[in-house]
Amino acid sequence: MTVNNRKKYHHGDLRNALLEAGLGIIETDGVSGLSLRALAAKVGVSHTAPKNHFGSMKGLMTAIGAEGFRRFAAEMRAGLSTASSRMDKLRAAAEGYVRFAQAHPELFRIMFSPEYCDFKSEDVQSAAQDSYSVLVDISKGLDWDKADTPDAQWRTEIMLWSLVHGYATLLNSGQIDDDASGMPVPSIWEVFPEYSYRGEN
Amino acid sequence: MTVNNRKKYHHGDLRNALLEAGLGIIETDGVSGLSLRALAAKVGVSHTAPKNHFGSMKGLMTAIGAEGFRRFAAEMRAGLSTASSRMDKLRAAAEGYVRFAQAHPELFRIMFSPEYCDFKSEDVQSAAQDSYSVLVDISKGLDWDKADTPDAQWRTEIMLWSLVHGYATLLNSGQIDDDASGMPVPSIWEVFPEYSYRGEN
DNA sequence: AGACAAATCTTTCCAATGGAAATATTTTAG
DNA sequence: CTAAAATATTTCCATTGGAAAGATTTGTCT
Repeated sequence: MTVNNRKKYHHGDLRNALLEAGLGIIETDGVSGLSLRALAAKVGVSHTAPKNHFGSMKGLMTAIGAEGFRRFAAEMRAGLSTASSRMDKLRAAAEGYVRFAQAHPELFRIMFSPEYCDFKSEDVQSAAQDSYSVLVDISKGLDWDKADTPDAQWRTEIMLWSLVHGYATLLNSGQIDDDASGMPVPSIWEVFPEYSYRGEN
Repeated sequence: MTVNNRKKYHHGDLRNALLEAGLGIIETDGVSGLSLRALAAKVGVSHTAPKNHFGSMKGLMTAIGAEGFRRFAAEMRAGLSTASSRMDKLRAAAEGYVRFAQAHPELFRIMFSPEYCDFKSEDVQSAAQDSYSVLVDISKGLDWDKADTPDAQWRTEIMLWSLVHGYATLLNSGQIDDDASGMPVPSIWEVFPEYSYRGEN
């Protein structure tokens, strides 16, 4: 069945087109620029069309957030393959995390704001879980607390995540800036405590 | 001049009354429940009254955010006086940070969201600076990287802040939860790397 | 005291928004 | 080929932030 891309009466792929257009609006105008009507206008449909596809504004935001998490995971994994040592992988993932947050601050904000992105959504949950699994892999074997128990592993994951996420969030909200004496903002890597992997230092 | 608290024609203290009512609405109904009209109704004035006092919705949010930072600083300082050792002070401040975030999640969100709270405001800036100074004091002398330079100090501040802020943010956004095997969420203290103060371990 | 200016607050109006409800159009199924 | 399901539109509504102009109170200056 050939796809007729000329003035389809039912468009054929409205949902994806809306998603794409929504992501575009967010990049250019931010979250505040995204309305059902602006989105519909950009795609050339009525303002209730997106509502049909996503149920509500929150539904749209949730779908966008899920797509955000997929791209987020990809960004973190980007440098992972070329990294040789585990420390390099840790560095690559952490830098990917921050890089994505800085490159797409509005999308990142949606992803981590429950009032926008509904975390109970299957779509979001699986995509977010996949993102998180990157951190889990990376933190496995980190000897932060010299222990090798599930308990210690769990705490290490959360510490790692908190550290990177807090850094990215504070950067994006404009809270971190050069200090009074002109000291430059340290990179995420400089902010890390001294880590090493068990048996690899 | 005695204060006539009965049906003032010009109310006398509308700005503070609006602030108080606004904080109340945020506690009970969250940010989404706060509108100029709902706020005005609660105080018994027209919906343009708050606009006169705060310029705009964002102006109102900014004023609320500033008040939030003042209460935030107080919360962090609360346990500081009774703490004897510096480690206890560190613990008290960090726990105060997280406790405030969890007790007032919506207010906390406003404080750290530039789209709500305008950080260029003098009011916000001084209050936020005062909050930050708690962390600065606490992190002074922490031997994380064994150095005693302004540079290392600056990095330590940001690490400490990122860690605590990320943890609080992830908690509030519902991202951190008991893990698959039922492992409980570690406290902020358990998430901390092994810290000590120079010459005090 | 009186008058003019400044502030405070209200009334009225408007455009934009998310959403509900009903209808029209196209596709699919039997 | 027809009924049912899906997709999309039109129309309507309540709510919201804000602009503009007017009313009321307070302050100041002579």
